[in-house]
Amino acid sequence: MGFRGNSVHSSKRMLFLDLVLSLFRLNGLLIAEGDDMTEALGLTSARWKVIGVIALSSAGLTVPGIARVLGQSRQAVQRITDVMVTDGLLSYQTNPKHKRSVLVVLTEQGKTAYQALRDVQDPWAIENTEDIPIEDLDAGLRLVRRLIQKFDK
Amino acid sequence: MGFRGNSVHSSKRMLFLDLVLSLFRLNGLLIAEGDDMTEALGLTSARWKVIGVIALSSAGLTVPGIARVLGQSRQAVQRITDVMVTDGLLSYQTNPKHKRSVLVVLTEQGKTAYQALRDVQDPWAIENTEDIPIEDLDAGLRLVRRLIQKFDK
DNA sequence: AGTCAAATGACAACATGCTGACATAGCTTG
DNA sequence: CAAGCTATGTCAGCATGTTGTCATTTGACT
Repeated sequence: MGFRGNSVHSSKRMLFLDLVLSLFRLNGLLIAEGDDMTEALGLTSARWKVIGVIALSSAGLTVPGIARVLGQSRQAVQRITDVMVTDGLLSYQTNPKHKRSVLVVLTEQGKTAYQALRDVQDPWAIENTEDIPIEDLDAGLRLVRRLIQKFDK
Repeated sequence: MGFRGNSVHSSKRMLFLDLVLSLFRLNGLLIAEGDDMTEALGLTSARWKVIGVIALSSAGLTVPGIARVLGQSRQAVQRITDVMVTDGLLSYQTNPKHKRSVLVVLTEQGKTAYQALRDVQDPWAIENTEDIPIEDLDAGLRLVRRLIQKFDK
């Protein structure tokens, strides 16, 4: 057996490398989960990430702003939002603070999609954490945040 | 602020969703780290994942076998290994157990690349964990494994 | 032995991410 | 105010991943 299932770590170094590889694997599984879950809504993982960011922002967000929150390139986000505008989920709104950089907002259809997303995401989150103590989740989140800070200069 | 930095979770559900989004972000940062680290070696994240899996396997591995370890599609792995064979890092070897599905092995150049990978990866792992208790890493890995099992049915 | 489902290779289409390059808008600083 | 640095939009090329399809090989079961 290769990387998976190796529970013997001769050092902190090996433990960390095992954690990194496991994180790659979990990342792929989570995206697959998200895609399956939102398939019926006409969404994909890339799209509900964007919808989620916009829905949670009180003020308006520009494309580079969304990219900064997600930690992605502005070009990648721009491509997604352009398609989502075409599909009627988002619309661009004049930005009083910048002549060229418009604000991205949810259309009515986009708000409906967000609600539908919540309707499947919430039960999914509850179901998959019911046997995990909240302290474990909290500790995991703190570790992940610590690593993010380390690599996000 | 948006998803990041939100430390107030009204429920386990919110905590979990925050964790998932943070994992997406960390995943991107780790790939960027790996790419930067191995740039001088002519490797990319996709390539050192493959090299790592092969190097750690005692017996020979087929392309679908590598894909299963990494949790990716066999087609994605096939494309990477084809290029790596062209580049001289890997070679295909007749598989006594299967007429069509060949074994993927490291060439001498591939072994050299793996050693070079270790030479940069090990100090990186040590450096980035020196201020994190081994218990925290272990608990994090156990949580990640638990989630992987949940989604990898 | 014969049949049939699963695994594999090969190819194609597509989604998502990155970087680079260039022009323009906005801001800071002299 | 002018110059210059930074942020943004836009376009292009590329790497990496997914799914779908089809033919062939394996292996299991009757």
